[in-house]
Amino acid sequence: MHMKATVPITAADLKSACSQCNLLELCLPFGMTETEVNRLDELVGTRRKIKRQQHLYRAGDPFEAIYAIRIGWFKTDVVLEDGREQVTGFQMTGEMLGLDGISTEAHSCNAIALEDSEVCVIAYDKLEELSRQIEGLQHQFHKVMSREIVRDHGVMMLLGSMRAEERLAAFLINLSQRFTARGFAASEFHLRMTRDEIGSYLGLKLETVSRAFSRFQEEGLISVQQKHVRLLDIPALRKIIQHPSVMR
Amino acid sequence: MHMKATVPITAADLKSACSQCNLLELCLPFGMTETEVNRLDELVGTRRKIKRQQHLYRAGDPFEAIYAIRIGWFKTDVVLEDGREQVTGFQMTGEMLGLDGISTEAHSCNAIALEDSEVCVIAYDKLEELSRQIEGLQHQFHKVMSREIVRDHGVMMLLGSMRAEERLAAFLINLSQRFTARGFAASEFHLRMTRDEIGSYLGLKLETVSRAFSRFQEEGLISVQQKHVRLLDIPALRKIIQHPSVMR
DNA sequence: TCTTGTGGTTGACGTGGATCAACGGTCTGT
DNA sequence: ACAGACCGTTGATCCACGTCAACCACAAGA
Repeated sequence: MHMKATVPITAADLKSACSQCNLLELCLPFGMTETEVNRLDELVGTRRKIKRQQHLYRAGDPFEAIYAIRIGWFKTDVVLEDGREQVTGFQMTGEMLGLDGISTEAHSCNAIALEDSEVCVIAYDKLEELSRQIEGLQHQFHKVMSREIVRDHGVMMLLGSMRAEERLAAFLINLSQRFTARGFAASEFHLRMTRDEIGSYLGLKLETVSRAFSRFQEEGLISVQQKHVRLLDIPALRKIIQHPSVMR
Repeated sequence: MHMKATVPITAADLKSACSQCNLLELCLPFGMTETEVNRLDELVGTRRKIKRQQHLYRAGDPFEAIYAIRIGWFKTDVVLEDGREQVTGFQMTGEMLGLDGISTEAHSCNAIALEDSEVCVIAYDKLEELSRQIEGLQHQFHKVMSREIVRDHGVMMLLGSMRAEERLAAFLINLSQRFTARGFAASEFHLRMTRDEIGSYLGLKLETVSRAFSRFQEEGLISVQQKHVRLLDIPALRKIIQHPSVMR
């Protein structure tokens, strides 16, 4: 009954999508009653599988739906006319994609799968309709958008005011927290993105990212082997963030 | 009948706040019918005057309302424990403040008036209630939040991938567009913020901002005199943004 | 098994913007 | 109208990170 990438799954597969999903606490249904969650199921009409390196949507695509990641990892990026790319975020299970599209009715960035992934497709007009009826859904949706704004401000702080090693430390701590929230190991994980993509996100070149990784390893803060990372001294990493090693 | 800073105006002053306001097209009521806008007036319970350098809210303050700027300018910033400040935005007439507070029910940044200003206070619970009843309000509110997310991504691009002069050019072009949208002169305006604040926003030191201004002036792209700026060659400024002067 | 390509590491060197410092101009409040 | 603090400009120097380049590790496919 399962099928190829990006092809919708049949209705049968979807019965009670949200109500059966173990992501409840991270995703849209958070804070809603059981009966409300059951109504939410009408919302999630289809799922989509996206293969590694494929686009979920592209900048300029008409906006119709937002997406909740069920399985996998994505990056979002914006590209300047001259080809410069800026990764604006890495999204994992339970996180939302596509909110950028609401403002102009077209997506303003690209969303690309970092590994084979699966998303819930949430038709936007239906979401608005349903959130006029379900207070909890409305509120949770607003929270999700607001959280994205707060996250973005954190990235600005990172890009505008932090040094290379502080940025990388902040990045690793952030990943660790998000894994923890999902019940995964806090201090050992596989990166799904390349050094180049990390660099783009952090406003650094890949060589600088690589050197920062090596430095952290020399100092015993982490161990790295390609994409496999183990955080050995999380308190020390936290200290790096709030503690300008040099100057102000 | 007028009073001191931050003291609410009496109900009498407010009659038909939104419906009388000439900011309609930029603010929340955009796209709503006349009768709907009249209902919006219940929403804007009070206005608040904020004197230059005063806080509209601080990081950590409980979140109760969002604010629409009627008159004036604000900056928002986040501050690290060690004192480093990152300006996350400059907001002008018709723009919304406080959206960051929804996610955690507390504000996550500071909002500070750059000049004597006045805002409409929009109680957030009422806004949610009313936007469950008025489709156009709901949609416009979502657009405003989404627009903020898109803007933030633009700032990330700026901070992560652009050089000092590109950043400043982008900043000036952006201001120019926002003035234009409000019916002000596109190419001549007063900056409400200091070089230091511009630098914080752009991830640069004030000296670098000052030098970039001087360079633009030498090249005949602008004329600057303290806070007074005139854009003499907007196409050239645009070119700087998309045109890495050196390398990729 | 070998081959090819992509991704990661490390070193040597260059540079854009930060830092430090001095000074001049201009608002702000009294 | 004045004093003082704040703000902006400019020059000299420094350094964190970018650039260029060589090489290595690993994964995927033949």
